[in-house]
Amino acid sequence: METTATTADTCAGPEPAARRPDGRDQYTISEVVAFTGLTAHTLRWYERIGLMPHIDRSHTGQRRYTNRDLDWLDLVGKLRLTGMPVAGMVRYAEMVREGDHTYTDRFELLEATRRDVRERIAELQDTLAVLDRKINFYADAGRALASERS
Amino acid sequence: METTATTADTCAGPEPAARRPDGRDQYTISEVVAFTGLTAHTLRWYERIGLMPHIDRSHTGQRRYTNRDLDWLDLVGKLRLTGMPVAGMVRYAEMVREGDHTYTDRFELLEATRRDVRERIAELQDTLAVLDRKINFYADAGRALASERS
DNA sequence: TAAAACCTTGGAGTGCACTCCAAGCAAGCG
DNA sequence: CGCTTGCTTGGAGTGCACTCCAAGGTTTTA
Repeated sequence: METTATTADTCAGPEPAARRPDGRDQYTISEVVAFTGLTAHTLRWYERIGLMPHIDRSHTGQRRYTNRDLDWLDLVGKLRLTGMPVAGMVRYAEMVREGDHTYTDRFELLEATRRDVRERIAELQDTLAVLDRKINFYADAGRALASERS
Repeated sequence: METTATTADTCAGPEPAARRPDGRDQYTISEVVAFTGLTAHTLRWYERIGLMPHIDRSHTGQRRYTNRDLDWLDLVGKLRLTGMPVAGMVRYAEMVREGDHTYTDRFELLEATRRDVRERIAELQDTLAVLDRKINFYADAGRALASERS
């Protein structure tokens, strides 16, 4: 059976399965699934679309991820929840592969992303204010109904 | 030609097209497009899926939106950018239509949404920190390259 | 050594939120 | 009155980000 994302990680299992030290950092795809919460499908898909660096293989062709790959996936995860489209992350990954001459471009992409994130936080705080007002309204209405009944 | 969303609203046009006072608040679909930034397609689609209250019609069957409808669309817009799925908003809309006995359910839905928003803000602030660190790294690298060249 | 669990591939399928289309009425202007 | 622009409908199409499948090879556990 293909390993699917165990999202409902009820109450901290036995161990968070710690990373191994650099040098002996060879993780199977299902270990990476456990680390990242992504599915194996998604990890393979990320590779197909060029979002991952080259991933090592065992002598029989199975993927062996490193700590560096895990770090990259952490960054991808963060960028993903900023709403950055996958295509943008692929562009960044390509620039990383292309080498040092892309430094300024990468810098600019990251700064643009930072601006977006700041903006999104502001929007959400705005929404939070609206929500608070509405929730207070409902709380008042609830109290009014309660006192009416008493 | 069907009116499409004028997203690139270059530098504040002539007037933000103010709302009319209650009583003479009858907006055509294209006016609502101008107010909300949604497309006419999307407004009609919202109606089909039950996300809107009943919308008045002119004697020939064209939609006539009110200030109240505009307020509702504002709320929908806010909820939309919290990442709330449309289905959740439809559920909320249904509860509003069902009347007063859904007050507590609505209250709970709003509170759950508020929790989500708070969480999302926290995640984004986390991401912002990562971004700041990376941006500083690139800035330092840039400076190093510059001084190397000098 | 045999069963069970895990990993491989390309390509097809899914769910969401729109997005567009064609054909035909409706409205405002000279 | 005719012309242009706007609004109507149901249903089909799009783009994104996965998500799953079948068939078969690999690794681990008993």
